[in-house]
Amino acid sequence: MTQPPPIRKSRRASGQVTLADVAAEAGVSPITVSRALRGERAVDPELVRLVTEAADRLGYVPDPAARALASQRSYHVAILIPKLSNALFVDLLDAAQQTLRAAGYQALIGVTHYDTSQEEQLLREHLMHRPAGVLLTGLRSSPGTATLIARSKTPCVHLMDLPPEGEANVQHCVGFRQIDAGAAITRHLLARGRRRIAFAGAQLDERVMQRLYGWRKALEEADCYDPVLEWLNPAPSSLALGGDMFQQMLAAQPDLDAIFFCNDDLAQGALLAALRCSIAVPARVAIAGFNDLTGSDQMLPTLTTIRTPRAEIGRTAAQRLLALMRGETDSPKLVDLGFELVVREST
Amino acid sequence: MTQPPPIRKSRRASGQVTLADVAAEAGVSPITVSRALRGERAVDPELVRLVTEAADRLGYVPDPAARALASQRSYHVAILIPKLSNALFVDLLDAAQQTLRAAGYQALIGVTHYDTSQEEQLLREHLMHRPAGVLLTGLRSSPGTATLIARSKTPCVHLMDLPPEGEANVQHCVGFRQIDAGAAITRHLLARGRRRIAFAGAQLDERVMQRLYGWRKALEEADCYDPVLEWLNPAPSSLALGGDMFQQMLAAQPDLDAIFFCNDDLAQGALLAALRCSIAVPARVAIAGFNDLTGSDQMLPTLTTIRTPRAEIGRTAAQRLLALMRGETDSPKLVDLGFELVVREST
DNA sequence: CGTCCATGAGATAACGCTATCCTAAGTTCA
DNA sequence: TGAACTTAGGATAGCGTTATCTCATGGACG
Repeated sequence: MTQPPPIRKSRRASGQVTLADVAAEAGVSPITVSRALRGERAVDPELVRLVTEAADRLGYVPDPAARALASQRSYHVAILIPKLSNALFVDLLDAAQQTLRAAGYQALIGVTHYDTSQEEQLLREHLMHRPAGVLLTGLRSSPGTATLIARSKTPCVHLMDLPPEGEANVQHCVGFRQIDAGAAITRHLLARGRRRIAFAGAQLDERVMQRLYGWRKALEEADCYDPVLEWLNPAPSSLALGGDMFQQMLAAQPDLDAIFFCNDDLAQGALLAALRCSIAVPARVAIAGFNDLTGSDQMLPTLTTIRTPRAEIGRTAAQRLLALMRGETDSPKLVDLGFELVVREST
Repeated sequence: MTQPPPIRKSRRASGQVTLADVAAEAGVSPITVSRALRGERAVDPELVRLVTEAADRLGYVPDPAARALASQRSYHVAILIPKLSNALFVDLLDAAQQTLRAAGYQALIGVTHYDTSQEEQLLREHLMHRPAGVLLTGLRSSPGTATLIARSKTPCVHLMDLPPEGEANVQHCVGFRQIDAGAAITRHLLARGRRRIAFAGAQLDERVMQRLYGWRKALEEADCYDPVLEWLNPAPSSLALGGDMFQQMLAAQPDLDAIFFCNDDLAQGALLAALRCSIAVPARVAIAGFNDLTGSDQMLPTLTTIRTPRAEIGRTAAQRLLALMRGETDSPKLVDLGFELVVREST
């Protein structure tokens, strides 16, 4: 009447080769295959050989979904960055992604558009996938974000900035002190004899604000601080905006002799505007940028800037996170990768 | 002797709220919850209300791993692009990612570095996660890639280019004809009275080659084609390379009166080099780019280029893929989103 | 020489969800 | 009016792994 059962439980209809298939091929139990392949617990080396050979022969690949379900852990890492249109974050993402991939982890990217509520929403979505870890851009996310991370107990590393020196800190951070970098380039302008040094900031995220504080600090120390030299514009950073700000600033404060733009794209826009209006740089006004983005070494004049180790930050943060996910908690929480002042023709 | 069983199967040790919890809360069976929440099959609207309310109250979120395992399908989409350092692909990725996310899908990115063997390897890795769909940049991937896709039966949409007009085609593509765009900008230069129009290409991926063919075609039609005007450099495209190529080309072919650079970054580099060397653009030589990248409208002179609808391509391709994943196969396989010639000062 | 413990393998039961089959009640139509 | 079909819900059985417990085996040691 009824069909006799098949002799051997063979490949599923899905065409997928399962652990059970490998087990049958190697003549051991499925759980032994699982252990042999993961190198977990002690398995007879001879059996390990048998199993790996059988797995190779059958072309076995573990099913990540089944693995995640059974073990209650995943091989995903969420990376949250503010924007993809800023090369800075793309470099960060690229480096982190590569490092994670090499370790067998898949990066899931989330774009927050500089919006803390979107960041929170994204984080919530990502956390429900139970990622093995999270990389967050910046330190000063919303309290909600911090709570989510803490409650989920997911390992997390923050990118790009470090908390103030003295601060009792619980977060893992890889970056450099934005405030020091802002001060450093301002001091360079002071050393060049400039005294009316303006600050031009756009986007106004936490990193830009830190650079602003650095600029303030350096000018106050030199007794050159003047609040009218502070230009802040919440619009997204761009070449066009840089050009506009440059012209407005010169018109409003004709005596300024240097401008520190919070990002290279603004500074590049300013250099192009200067060319267009035949304003001599650095003779009439010195211009400095930040991040050493593509093209800053090609401008006319070439742009003085701060080179930020973004690829290195992405890589290091990923390595840090991998260590945390392995349960290593001994390493220092803060990694300062520094920055480099790159002096070129524009100052 | 033995402990009595707990009255009600409550939250797991994991702290996770499961379907069973929602079912108990709503007073229905788990499968009904599953169906009500997915809007699958017919469920009494009253019950749906009960269930969604219970789910909200408990803060239920479905477990993607369990879902993937049980249904043998995932909510992942793999997006393979050549490089993150090219703004073109980032725009593509950004748009596609957003569209997919809005539909409840997670984008997994893969970076091929313009290497077909890496592409194949990446695709293999991604396919074993059983993605719901795949977005591939370009049409002419390796035979291995095509086979992998075909065998896995995963829906796939190709981005950026379209196959030649007559070609019997089986792939889904969203883009525009690179060859026509290359011809269009060349014809614009011809219309401006230029006759010695050079082509400068870097990276030399399939899209650049198509633009080259378009350039050739337009020049042959005008009887102006000369192979010595063809400059190809396999190095990655960059501002610096554009400047170098510009100077070499002018030195080697002093009579050339226009250059079509295959990408805006090369053209921008050329414009900056021209400024540096005081070569008048467009008086001495006209310069055209491709893609209308950031900054092309800010250069001095502003750059004539082809505006490519990359965000729209990313969005449309994602929508197309979503339709394919829903099983809709009626829509046309090719979507031509066109391009726009943007004439500015450099020509 | 039995007890204790370490070692390595397997059996069993989840993990949280959905596919599939089944049933009961209502609906249609000859 | 009853056979055939539809509709809405539930029971059951996995999906492919891994966690956990169990069970031999054998060596160390009092």
